[in-house]
Amino acid sequence: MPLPPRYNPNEVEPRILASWEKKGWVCNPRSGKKPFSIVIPPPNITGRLHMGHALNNTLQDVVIRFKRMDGYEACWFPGTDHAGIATQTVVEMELLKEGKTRKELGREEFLRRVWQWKEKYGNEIVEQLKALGCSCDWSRLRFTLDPGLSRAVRTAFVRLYREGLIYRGEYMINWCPRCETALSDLEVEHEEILGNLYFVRYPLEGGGFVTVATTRPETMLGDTALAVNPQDHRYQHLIGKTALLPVLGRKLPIVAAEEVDPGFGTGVLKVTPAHDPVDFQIGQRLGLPAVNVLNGDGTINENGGPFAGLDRFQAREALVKRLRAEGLLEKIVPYRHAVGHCQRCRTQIEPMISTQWFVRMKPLAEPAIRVVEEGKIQFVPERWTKLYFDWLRNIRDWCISRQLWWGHRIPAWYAPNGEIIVAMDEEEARKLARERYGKDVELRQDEDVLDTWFSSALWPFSVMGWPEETEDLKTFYPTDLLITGFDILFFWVARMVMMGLHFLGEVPFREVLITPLIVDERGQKMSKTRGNVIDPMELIQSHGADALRFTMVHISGKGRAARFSPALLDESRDFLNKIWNMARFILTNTADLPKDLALSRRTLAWEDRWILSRLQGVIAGVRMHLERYLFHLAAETLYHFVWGEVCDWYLELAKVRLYGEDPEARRTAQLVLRKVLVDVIHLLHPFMPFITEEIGNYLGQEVSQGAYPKADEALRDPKAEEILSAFQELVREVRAMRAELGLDPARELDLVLTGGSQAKLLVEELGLGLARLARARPSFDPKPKAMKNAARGLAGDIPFFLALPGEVDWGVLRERLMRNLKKVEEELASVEDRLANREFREKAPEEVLAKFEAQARELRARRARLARFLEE
RNA sequence: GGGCGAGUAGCUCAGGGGGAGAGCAUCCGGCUUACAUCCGGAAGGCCAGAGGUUCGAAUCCUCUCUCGCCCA
Repeated sequence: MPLPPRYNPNEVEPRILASWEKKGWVCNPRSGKKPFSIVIPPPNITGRLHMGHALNNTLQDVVIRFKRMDGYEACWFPGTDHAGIATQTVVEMELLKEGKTRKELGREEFLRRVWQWKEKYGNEIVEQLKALGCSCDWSRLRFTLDPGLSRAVRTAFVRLYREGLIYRGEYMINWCPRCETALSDLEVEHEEILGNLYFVRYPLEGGGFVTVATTRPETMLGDTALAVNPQDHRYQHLIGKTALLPVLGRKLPIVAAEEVDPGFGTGVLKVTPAHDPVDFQIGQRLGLPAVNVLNGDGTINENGGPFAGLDRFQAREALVKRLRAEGLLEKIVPYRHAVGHCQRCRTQIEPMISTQWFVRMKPLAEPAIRVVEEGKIQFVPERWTKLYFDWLRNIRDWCISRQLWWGHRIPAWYAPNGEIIVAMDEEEARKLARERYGKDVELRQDEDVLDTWFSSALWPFSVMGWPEETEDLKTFYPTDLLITGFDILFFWVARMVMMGLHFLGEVPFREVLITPLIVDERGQKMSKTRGNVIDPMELIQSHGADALRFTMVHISGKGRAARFSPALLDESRDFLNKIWNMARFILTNTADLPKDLALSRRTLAWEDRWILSRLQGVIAGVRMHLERYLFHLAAETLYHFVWGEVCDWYLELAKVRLYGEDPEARRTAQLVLRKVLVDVIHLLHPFMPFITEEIGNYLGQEVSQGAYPKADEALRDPKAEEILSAFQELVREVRAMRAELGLDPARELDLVLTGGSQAKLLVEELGLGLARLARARPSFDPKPKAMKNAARGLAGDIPFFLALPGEVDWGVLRERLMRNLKKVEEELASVEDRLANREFREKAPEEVLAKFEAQARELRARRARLARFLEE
């Protein structure tokens, strides 16, 4: 069995991956097992795997593998998202290289190109997920523009429309002049920028002027009124008067409106109903006309008079210049304020009046709030609940139409008279038109597509085949868990809840685990512009997927931000190597062990009882942490157990019998070693599936299909844990003593234990282990004469002599004893202080009191012994 | 302006009412037949600050400071 001494993931992982690929992870909704399901947050087809995906999908896979091993029909539904704007932009950029635009190509040809692109690159991220080890049911891979999912989208749209929850209308929306599309409120990100506040004089009819402050002077071309706060006595006299719009000379009534903040600027607001949400509201209420001054590409339209054709920012310059020339510019003050930017392309967005499709949110939000209030959906960590509520309680209608070509085309047709017919398809639309008009009429389908998030909102059931009543839906809906980042809590999570409740009458998932955001080692977000992006695929190349996964789990416990640096992977790699070598040792030393030989409790040594007992504790702990989604604690528990207990102590102790003379003892050690190895690789499998599967192969086991270990209470052994803990303390004390004295670590020294029955047991039953780990020849003597040339020590409550060769530095030993004594005295003082406190004695729980009393006794005994050593 | 999170060893963090922990880095000693990606040992902290609750606070509460994020 030629196992290499170093673990090489590059050799192992592709091989294991290929074996999984053959098998697939195909779920059976009729298996009769208890179902457990997760839907993947569908990655964008334009994207490559990033650190966020790595974290997120690692955690999903940990849960799925754990549940699968624990006897559930665990199904992880994978898929990708068509990502309207992002994909369209990517393909447009490609066309640009050929000197073409999408408009030149025409809609049909352009879409053909996008599909071509999707076929070529759209599955790259799926391959990357596989490389990460994700055990999704790949036979159920879906894409949001698949025929089935498109049908789900149309079904949802038609139903919502017929229920009055989708409407079309002219309202204020966010417009991205670069993408040339409307955006929802969520797709606008507010960023502080240093701009200016321009103070502009508006002449009054009949003489004089009033000064207005604005950050966007070019929008004044669309002003249709001025407004002041009705409470603002400075301007009472102006209400009802008329001002004149500079340059264009439009008459502007001066009105009163509560919305005006008297503290901002001069307290006079220019009202531009077509280009500001507040102004729109005022305009609606007071019946003011709305004058749109912008084209879709951000240039000024014909309503802008002399500025028509200029870009919005050029127009600003030109207008300011003109105002200054006319003496209407009072001053310009630098002003820091938040400006909306397109989430996709960072372009400043323009608020604009436009005819778009909207979803009425209030009626959908209410049930979504209720299910969380009732605990039918729980957020982990729980604090995210508040944010979810805040957003849903202040929700506004959702603009869902996008002026794009790539996406689900809105299933609405217009009759020649402009009437809207919403239908599943053109055929149905014709039928409805015929019914309505009594004859065939020419129908024109809406040009726009739906917001990508509209289809994402249906994801948990559209992947399962909705609106068909499928087996999958019956078995796997609602899903059990959603794992995602907080950045899409509103975009996606909340909307899935609304849609799930509306269309299926049930929550889409029972728990939502919110993961932290991965940031770089300095705590900064990873972004292309910062240049601090780390490619997880490179990490998989250099350290293996298992190492990446273990590191992801390790940092997953953070709240909002998890710092990552590639150096963290070294720790995981070292751990993998440690596991590998533990397995290598056990495999080579159990090669002659019959496969099905069972462990007999009778022959177990103390160290066997100890490690088996500890193993049960670890199993229980890991299970508990997994159930609570405290992955990092589960990982830490295993790390400490494998390295700090199995490798550092048990393997070393087992060598005594492995290399010893007694065949039965050797056999027992082998059996325990194998059991520990088998359980450990199963426990670790969800975290590091490749290496554990590989080790399992050597054992003739398929770990990924195995059962997750369950704690066996019969193997719990407090006595053995106590004995081994005394053993460890003794070994550590002897080692420390030798190290401080600078003694040759290889040299065997006589070690005489004194004291009671525990010391006797250590020598008689663990003597060979002591000899090996402490490099000593141990003996027991309850009443030893003081030894010459021997150092006295105390390990726990076991006093011992360590015989020393030749000249040693007695000063060092004395110093060591004094240091120990001082530490004991300090501890004792603090314990005694506490015990002397009457209130403590009265109020502290009994077991705490007893614990401290026992501690005080022990410390006093140690103090006495150490003091005596010093005298001798 | 409102809200959330973080502040613990030089660094990255775990812990979350009853003896301050890990990994890395540092220092000392070791190629001991699984592993030098290793083994043994050591040093290192008024747990951000101030109040409060409690017999007892790194841990709970209040305030302050610093950093980060979200919303308006």
